[in-house]
Amino acid sequence: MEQLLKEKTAIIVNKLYGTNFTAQEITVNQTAKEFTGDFTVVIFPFIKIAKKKPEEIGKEIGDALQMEISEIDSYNVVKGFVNFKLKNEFWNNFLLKSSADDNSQEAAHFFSLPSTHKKIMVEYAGPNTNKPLHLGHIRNIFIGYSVSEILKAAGNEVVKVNIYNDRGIHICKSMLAYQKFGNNDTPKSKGIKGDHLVGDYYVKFDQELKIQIAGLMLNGMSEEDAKKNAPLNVEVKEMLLKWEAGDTTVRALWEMMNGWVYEGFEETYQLIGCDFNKHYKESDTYLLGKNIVEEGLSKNVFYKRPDGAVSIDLTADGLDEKVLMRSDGTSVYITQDLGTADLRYQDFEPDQMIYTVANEQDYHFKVLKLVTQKLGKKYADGINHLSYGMVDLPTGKMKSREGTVVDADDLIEEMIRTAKEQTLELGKTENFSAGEAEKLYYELGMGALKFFILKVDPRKRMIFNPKESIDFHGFTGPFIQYTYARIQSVKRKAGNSFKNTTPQIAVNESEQKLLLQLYLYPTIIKEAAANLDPALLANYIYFIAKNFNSFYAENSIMQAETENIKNFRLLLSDLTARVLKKGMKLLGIEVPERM
RNA sequence: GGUCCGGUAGCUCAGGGGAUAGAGCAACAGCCUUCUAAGCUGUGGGUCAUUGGUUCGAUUCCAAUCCGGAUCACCA
Repeated sequence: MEQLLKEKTAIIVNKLYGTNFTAQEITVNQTAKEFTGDFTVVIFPFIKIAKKKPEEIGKEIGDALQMEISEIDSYNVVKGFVNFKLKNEFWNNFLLKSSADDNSQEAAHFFSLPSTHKKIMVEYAGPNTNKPLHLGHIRNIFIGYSVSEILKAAGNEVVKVNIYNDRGIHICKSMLAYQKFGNNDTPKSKGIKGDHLVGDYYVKFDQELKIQIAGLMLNGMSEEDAKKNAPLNVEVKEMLLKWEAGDTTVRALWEMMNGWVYEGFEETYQLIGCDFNKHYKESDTYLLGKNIVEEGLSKNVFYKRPDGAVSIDLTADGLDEKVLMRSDGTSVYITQDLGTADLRYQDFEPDQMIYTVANEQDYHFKVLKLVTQKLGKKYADGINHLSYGMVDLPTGKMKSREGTVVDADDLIEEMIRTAKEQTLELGKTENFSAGEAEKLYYELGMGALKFFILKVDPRKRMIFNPKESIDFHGFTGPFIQYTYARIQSVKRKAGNSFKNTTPQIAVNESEQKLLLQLYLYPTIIKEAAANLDPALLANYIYFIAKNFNSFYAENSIMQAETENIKNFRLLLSDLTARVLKKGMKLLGIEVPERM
């Protein structure tokens, strides 16, 4: 309807005033709440050309549009705004159509958009295999998963992939510390998750190293020399060389410890409720980039420095020179990503590759895209960095060495525990079975956490206060879950047998507001997909729930004045519930039938 | 220093050329013999960092300045 208003307005204005507006240049808003109407056409831009008063122009356009669009009931002009009210018939029809079965064509069209025939790959998570997941990964995973689901709902085929940073000096650190201090402990023998066990040794390495460095400095060595000569640093470099040479003992240790980590990660993924079509590992792909280095050299896009390192000059593009292969012939980070991108394109041939990676790597992805473009790669233009802001604590940035990292498993456990406490306090689960209750606490805890993080624009950095950030009231996941459960309760009381046909009835203000909001669902999905922004959807869902609760407080559904109105309200409530459920699902949040 | 991102209520965040700038939390005042009060209604709270510019109209766009962050490795 907004599009229709734009198109018709452009035609009318052009005919009336001899202008040349396109539909895109016409502004159509939702009517502000203090005025009567559903949609508003802004006519300020025409004043100058038409050389008439806004009121006159408004009347001319209003009359003409009313002739053109049969759904328009009435309009009013306030200053430079023409507010259009649509006919009850239009809203009734909308409600009926979208209330059809999920399988029906109309409902399917409403809840998921037509296919774009595009395949989009989304990379997210991307953890290192030397420590457990933390709050930063949580934001990454929530965003990556939700963006994937939104893209699907917007008609795209989506491939979710993960990348494991599973090799390198940092991985060797936890391995070496384990070898030295591990006493053959296993996750089983210690009774902790594998990723946590490995993470403990990563910390242990750093602690022991500090002691060694301090000792050497006490003996008069400079800090720089002490770092270089500390036995642990020397040994860890040796270990990396052994790993690269395929040393069987080192590889076996690596396999074992990474295996523990993967098991631990899987457990966390399940808890979070995310999934992947494929996991890539850097140990499999870090050598692939070398072919690309060759290719770049032969195309004269790269050049060899006197010392043998391969480099590309990006100064003309406002960046710097970038080394792509070390003088000793080994790859750097960017080289691996070049190789991985190539491999992924061979695997899936996606039209777009979206990388969910924090904004501290903006520069890296600029380089990646530029280099692939200069190489003339087919997939180059489809490379898209979904650059999200870092999560800060009230005390500032999270730092693993200072122990200020919020662990993902701990945080989730804490969330569920809090959800349980609050629910018990309200006595909401008195007639729940134990299993049902546990499921509810989980859904509420995760819902609160996910919603808290996803309601913020991904691009912005956000502050997370573990003690205060999580609430179950107001603009939160549980508020929406509660609204959904309320509706389900009413539907149960109505016997779930309300009729899917309803006579034309006049809608009151709160019903009207809700209908208009619901009507916008497909538009919001489209926008969220285009902007890769779950926050748009989260905000939208919140307003739906808020509007419903106002409606619910002002009107009785079961005791409505007539059967027709009761039926209408049940349909309206049901559609609200379905929008809430589908929308929340796209954020990765489940909604309970009772709470 | 170069480049990029941000600065909106006490706090956490929406709004990104249009009407009197919005939510939640916190504070205060009301609403449960009636469909779930994790709810609803209301009150107070703002120099939209600053200064210029573009425009019929700027919190929104542009420039400069100030403040905060990121980045500019033969680290990942």
